[in-house]
Amino acid sequence: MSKDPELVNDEVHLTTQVVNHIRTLIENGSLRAGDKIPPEREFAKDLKISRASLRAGIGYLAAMGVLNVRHGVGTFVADGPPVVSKSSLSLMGVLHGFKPWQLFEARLILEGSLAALAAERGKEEHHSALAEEVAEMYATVSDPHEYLIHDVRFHRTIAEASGNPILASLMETITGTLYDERRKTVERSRDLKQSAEMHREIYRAIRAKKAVEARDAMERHLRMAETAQVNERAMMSSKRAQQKPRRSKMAEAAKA
Amino acid sequence: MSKDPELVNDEVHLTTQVVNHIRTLIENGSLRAGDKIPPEREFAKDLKISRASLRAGIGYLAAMGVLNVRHGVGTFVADGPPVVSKSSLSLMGVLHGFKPWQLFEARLILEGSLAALAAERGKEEHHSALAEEVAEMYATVSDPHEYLIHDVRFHRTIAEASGNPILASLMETITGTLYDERRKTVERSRDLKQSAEMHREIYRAIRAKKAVEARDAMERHLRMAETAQVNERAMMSSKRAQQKPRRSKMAEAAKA
DNA sequence: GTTGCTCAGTGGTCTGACCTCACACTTCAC
DNA sequence: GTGAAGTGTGAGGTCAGACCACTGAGCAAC
Repeated sequence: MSKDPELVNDEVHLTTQVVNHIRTLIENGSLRAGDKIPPEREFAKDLKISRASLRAGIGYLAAMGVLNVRHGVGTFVADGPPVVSKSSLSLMGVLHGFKPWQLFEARLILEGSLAALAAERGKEEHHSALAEEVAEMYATVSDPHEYLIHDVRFHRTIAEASGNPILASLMETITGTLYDERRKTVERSRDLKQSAEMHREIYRAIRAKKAVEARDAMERHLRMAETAQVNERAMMSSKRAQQKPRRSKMAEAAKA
Repeated sequence: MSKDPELVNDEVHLTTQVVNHIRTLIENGSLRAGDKIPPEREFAKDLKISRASLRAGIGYLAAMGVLNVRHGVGTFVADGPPVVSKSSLSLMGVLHGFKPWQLFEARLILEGSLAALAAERGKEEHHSALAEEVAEMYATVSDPHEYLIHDVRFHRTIAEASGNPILASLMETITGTLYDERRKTVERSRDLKQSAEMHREIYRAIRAKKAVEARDAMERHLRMAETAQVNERAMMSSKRAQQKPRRSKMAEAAKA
């Protein structure tokens, strides 16, 4: 009990101060989603700090997904669906040895609950949006790439309909990790017809406000999706040879 | 077809290169949890980039919670329980207007599932660890601060027993957001006896490998905890006057 | 043995220059 | 007129080197 310097975590780093400053600007409404923040040079001058320190703070917020930096254009407050740092999970994954099945299990639990909540709270607008996406899925069963887009939108709409943006954002984090890989293997997808069928079941359960059924349907769908993706991955890895060489400024970095 | 650089999202930013480089070092085992990375000056020289750029990459990874930077000491690969960027959620919160009840709902769903999984998969070691914490809780019902420590450890042990570190990390993210506030209001806690009682029920259900009961007990517990915390918060806000003045380098920043 | 100082190592900040990119505007050929 | 090529401007990205601030350990005085 001799030391307890954690209680008063005063803003020691300038980085932290920048973060909190911008956070405050967002809290009091000075900055809203989509807004552009001042140019770095100017902003740094206003804040009476160096551009380097400001950039550290911006970098932090960008890593968190709160800011969106576009080279040559400007830095913007993130809009769109809330995502808790997209690549965060994959980084954590390599560090703690996450297994793919754990990813799927997490998704199963989250989306299952999301579907149940959506069934309880979904409004008309959500129902029609879901119906729209289901229709699009049926219409694109022969175009895997296009299908995937509507697939993602369907799930995202359910997340929105759940009325809990926090859970939605967690789901976005999980699925985002799976998405990159999926985009590469989607070419080999089959049974999209069956997939569309299952989405329709989910939709019907949600529209009927039957939470339990919605959860069950979602879980059935995801279990099948898992199997499918594992198969796709297996097919992929059986023929991979060329690795496009990339000339990176630090290509020959030592192996420590 | 003059340009097609989109397919291979080459590492355009040096920051990204640094991140991927370190990521690779972790993947191939050159760096493990707890390890210290080379000093910035040296590392930057090895990578043939400026220290500023290296720092940008390190900053990103630190924001992600993958690296742990300690002024005057060094930069280390994070160990301890996996956490997806602690402050991320609170940042997202102010941006998208997260409500407290949504936080509790997310926690309810996550921890409920976690408890169910723990009941299915928990090993002897977890059972004994849980028993230990429950005993400590009973022993510290009159010391809120100490009690809170064991409370947190109890939930963390369940998360570990669930066998799914991804879900555990999501839970850690959620509870971490609630924790800061809790630490301030915990003084006013009461009914710790009852709380300990509920933890014991959860423990018994997990030990008996009864998933459904474990989930129910956990949900009951969290619902009560929510009510309690809301009350504590109400008592808190009724008397707050002094706001420790903080001399910040950018204290007088304009309100834009 | 304890206390206090110094010092080396390491991250934190600053400065100001230059590079690269995206976009809008201008110019010119057709 | 209209489209394409060139150019200017403003924004973020990188660099170099200096100096500041913190930590921990070793040394010295007590």
